[in-house]
Amino acid sequence: MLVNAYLLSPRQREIAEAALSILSNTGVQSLTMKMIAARLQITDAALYRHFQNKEELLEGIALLFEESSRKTLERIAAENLAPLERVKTFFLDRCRAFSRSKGLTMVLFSEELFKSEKCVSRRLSSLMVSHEEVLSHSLKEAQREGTIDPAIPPSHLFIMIMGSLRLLVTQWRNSDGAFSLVDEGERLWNTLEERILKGERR
Amino acid sequence: MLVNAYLLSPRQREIAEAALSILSNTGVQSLTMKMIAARLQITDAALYRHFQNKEELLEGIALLFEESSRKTLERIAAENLAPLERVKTFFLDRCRAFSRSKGLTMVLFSEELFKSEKCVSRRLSSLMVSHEEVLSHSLKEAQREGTIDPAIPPSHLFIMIMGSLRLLVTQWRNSDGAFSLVDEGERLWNTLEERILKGERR
DNA sequence: GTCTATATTTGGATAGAC
DNA sequence: GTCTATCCAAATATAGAC
Repeated sequence: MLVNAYLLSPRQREIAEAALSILSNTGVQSLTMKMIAARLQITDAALYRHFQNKEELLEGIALLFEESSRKTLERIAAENLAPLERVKTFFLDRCRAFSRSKGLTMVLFSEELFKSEKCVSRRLSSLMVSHEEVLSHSLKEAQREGTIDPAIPPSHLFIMIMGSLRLLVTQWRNSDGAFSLVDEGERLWNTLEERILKGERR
Repeated sequence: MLVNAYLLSPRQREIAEAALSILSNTGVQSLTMKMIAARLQITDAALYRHFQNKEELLEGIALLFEESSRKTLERIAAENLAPLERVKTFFLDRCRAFSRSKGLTMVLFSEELFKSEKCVSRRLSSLMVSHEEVLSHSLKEAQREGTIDPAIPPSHLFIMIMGSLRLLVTQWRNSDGAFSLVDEGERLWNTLEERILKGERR
């Protein structure tokens, strides 16, 4: 069992990234050991020198995802922003990360898909829970400050914000990248923040 | 190629429902012809009397989903409600339908999963588009009426409402039904409507 | 670390009897 | 409409040479 992304050897990382690129280009159904190997122009047997089995390789993908969101969270923690700014930064950073790697968005919606691989799904859902904890903390702070109406249940705030982000990403993916996720993400955030969270009217 | 749910023979419907129950209980990875047959206590070979191949059977599942949402939309059209009430009815009705059949929620998030089966995915995404059209129509009407702030882009309204619904459903599914989807759905709608859509403050 | 070769399993699908 | 038997293809995984 792998522990965290830093424990991926350089070659393991290359393999996980190859797998991620397959995930984004041709979808889960073609995420086979043979396809992953082919992308790196080696044989499937060679992969077993780097990962004990397929499940561990998938765990490698999950680690890349984890790493990407952890970097965002660390950046936020380092910047000493106002509570609502922290949420905004997370929101927009996730748009940028997904925009860079469509494969990452696939992971986001693959909790179910990786259901058979217990290690992977446990890792992903605990990551989602930790996102919720971090964001909820900032949201509650913003409510105490009065930046957000304190009467809105924090769990609803989280659902509205992250639910919107996820559906936007879904639309972006389904449209085959027909619009800029980053630009639309900014517009959506502005709607959420200016019109909704602060409850302002024109 | 099947056309609509009414064209499912009684036996076809039984099979599609068996498949749906597998989808909700053990996930996509076990959605095999042999498993579906086993659930009905027949052999996999027998399934081919009812569906030409697996893809057509999956289409049968998509038809059940389509039927369920079409019923909701018809009910709404028949009831002659105010625009925002139509959206609310759709929102809550979907909660009820998903609550009744966890398998249906699996389909909702399986666009990607059924990607390989072109017939199924085309059917599902066109259904999503038609939902968006119907809801957007009502939302715009509500904005003209002034029930919803007309300055909010309709596409953002759709994303916020349906994104919230989808994430709530995801949380419900991930929690293994730890809360009542219908009750939480009502609370979430109230937040969306009273505090957000109408932009009211205490 | 990668290869070739191969074992093993599993899933989709067909043929033909009943 | 279901069964048994069987086929075929594909995927995971291992053994052992280089």
